[in-house]
Amino acid sequence: MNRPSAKLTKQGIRAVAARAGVSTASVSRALNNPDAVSPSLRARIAQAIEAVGYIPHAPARILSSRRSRTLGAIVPTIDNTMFARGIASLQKYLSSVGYMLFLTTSGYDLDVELQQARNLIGRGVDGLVLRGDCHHEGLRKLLADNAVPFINVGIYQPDRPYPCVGTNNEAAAHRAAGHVIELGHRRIGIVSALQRNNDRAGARVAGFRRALAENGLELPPEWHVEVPYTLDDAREAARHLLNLKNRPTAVVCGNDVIAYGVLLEAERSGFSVPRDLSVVGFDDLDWSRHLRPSLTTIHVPTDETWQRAGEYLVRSLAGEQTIMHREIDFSLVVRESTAPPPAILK
Amino acid sequence: MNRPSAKLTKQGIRAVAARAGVSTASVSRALNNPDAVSPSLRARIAQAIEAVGYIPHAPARILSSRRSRTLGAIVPTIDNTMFARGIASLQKYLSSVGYMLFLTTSGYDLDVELQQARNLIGRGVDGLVLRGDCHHEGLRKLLADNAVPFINVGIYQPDRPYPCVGTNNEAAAHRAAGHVIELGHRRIGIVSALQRNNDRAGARVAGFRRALAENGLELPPEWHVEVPYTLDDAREAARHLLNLKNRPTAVVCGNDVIAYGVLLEAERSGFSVPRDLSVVGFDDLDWSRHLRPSLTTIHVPTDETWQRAGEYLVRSLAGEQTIMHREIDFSLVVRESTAPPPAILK
DNA sequence: GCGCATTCTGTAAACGGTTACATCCTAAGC
DNA sequence: GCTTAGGATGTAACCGTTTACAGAATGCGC
Repeated sequence: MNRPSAKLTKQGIRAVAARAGVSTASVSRALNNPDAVSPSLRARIAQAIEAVGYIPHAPARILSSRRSRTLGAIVPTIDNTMFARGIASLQKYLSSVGYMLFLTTSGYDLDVELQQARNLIGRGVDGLVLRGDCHHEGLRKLLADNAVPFINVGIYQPDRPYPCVGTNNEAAAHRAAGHVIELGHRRIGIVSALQRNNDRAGARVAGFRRALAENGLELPPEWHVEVPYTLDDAREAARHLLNLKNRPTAVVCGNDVIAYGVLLEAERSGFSVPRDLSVVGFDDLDWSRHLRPSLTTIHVPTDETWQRAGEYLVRSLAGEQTIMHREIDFSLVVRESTAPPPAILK
Repeated sequence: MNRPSAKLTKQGIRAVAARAGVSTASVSRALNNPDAVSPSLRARIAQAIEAVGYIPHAPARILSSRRSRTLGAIVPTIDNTMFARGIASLQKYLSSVGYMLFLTTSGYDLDVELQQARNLIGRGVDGLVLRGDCHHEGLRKLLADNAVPFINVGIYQPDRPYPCVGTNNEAAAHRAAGHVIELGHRRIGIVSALQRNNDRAGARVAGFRRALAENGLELPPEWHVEVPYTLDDAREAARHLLNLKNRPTAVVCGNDVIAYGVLLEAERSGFSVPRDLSVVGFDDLDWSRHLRPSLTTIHVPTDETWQRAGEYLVRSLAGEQTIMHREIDFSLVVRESTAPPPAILK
């Protein structure tokens, strides 16, 4: 490291300063707070920056200023349209306000999530975007100890003392189940996503169960299946339900991918949707309206949700007061995959 | 946090050193090169780290060591299954070797890509993963000036003096077209992705055209449609082709999403696939085998491709000699969506 | 022409690590 | 027993910025 003081100002802000004949402080000011330097200097500095091809060194900047204008996000997986869209939306918003995003994935593993959080904090992020409120017990302490603001996204829990933004999954699932109940169904099954480490999936199951209970309907254990996030698993679950002697006339699904699997399997098994079976999805992915039959589902404004999450943190960091719990409205989109049950089974 | 007894050692590595009664150098060594310190010291330091809740400050580390163990990646969009999977694979590999990934998106805009590259370089990334070889003319100079190694992923160009890893898109498209030609089709259309700023799409069109030319087949301009990456656009393109008085008997698509749109529209318009129309996709997404009819397509090993890209950079950075141009094999997967043309049109 | 309030700039001390080099210790070689 | 090689540890200079603080320049009223 010890270098004989041969040639100073080799690169960086000092090279720019030397070239423009000013101090490093002025260059820094011209960059971070242009109004603080005279127009003439600003021009000279801008030209020097151009000439030298200067790129500010973010780590040095972060080290010195203790702010990174970077947010971290930890999602279970990027290979899921809902998260991919959400991240894209968040990233777009952040770059529009001069922030960057550091993205990591946890694979639905709470220990990994905690480790990633530590990682991101060490990276100097100004705030953290988390998926849901199902975290490692040490995570909140970690965030508090390091004074890192955060927000839970994709859920709505107004009773918690920390921020969140998202739709009320319980209410949405309740609405989805209510839809088929209103159509006259009494025998309703559910194919949910894995509830383990996924409070979103859990809330949906809860809302579904509440709707059934409120209408005095039973849910035999064999009518509730949990599956991972693949078409194959969803099809297998559908096969299970359709082969039951005592099969449901409607199936509410934990998300659209699962619903798609159920549609495919129903068709393959010779059942006609919605004549023999009604299917409801959840998320309203792009292609859900293109399916045949098109899918009745719950529309969730993903883009808005994630952008709001970014807004919350950016505003908080700017010292503004903002809404801590923001609910994003869902809506039921009725399409072709649901209809009244066959009269004979009513 | 700590007492107002404003002395030294407020936090960071100095606090750990003080607590363990050693120098900061030893703590740093214990962290970066454990073998260099005695086991007893190592244990004392580990305990102190735990007690203080120390998290190494990455920016300071990067600043000081001039290495970040972080790679940057710039993709057009994250909201595309192929990229999402690739990024996930890359990220998984990198974390397995102690690296992190800084991900940004360019939205198919070369200027934005250049800006993102500048951004990432300023961030201190050790290397850069880029999509394809269609970049801003200033990008390579930027990378060279800053001595940042990079690799183009998703294409195969052994004649270039810089590294790449991917499938030969031209050859793959040639194979796809060859398949329907072998089936007896003579009237073949193509629905490609937008070629602008997308050399992958361009190479596929080129391979398709070569196959036609080699077989003495014509490609009327109206049989070649370019569409953005949405189902709606693909359906519209299909509508266009199917409504032609002089319509093709087979359609080769730039990717599976487009093929899916074509299938949907064909069905909606009363054409039966593959009886009236053969359809070939490209990418072999998860659900392509589930479609009805299941989709004949080109299988591309995305996961392997992106992992190899990471391997190349990590190895290069470690000083190892590695293969500069790596070809990833594609394969034609024949399913239900292709068949010989109707006899009458042969 | 002078004092004073305002800008505008420059100086230099952090920020939290790494690492070249110096120093200290221990144990083996003679 | 004395040297010395070599490993373990400490010291302190640096990495490239930001930002108090101080100093210089400018404009203004009198």
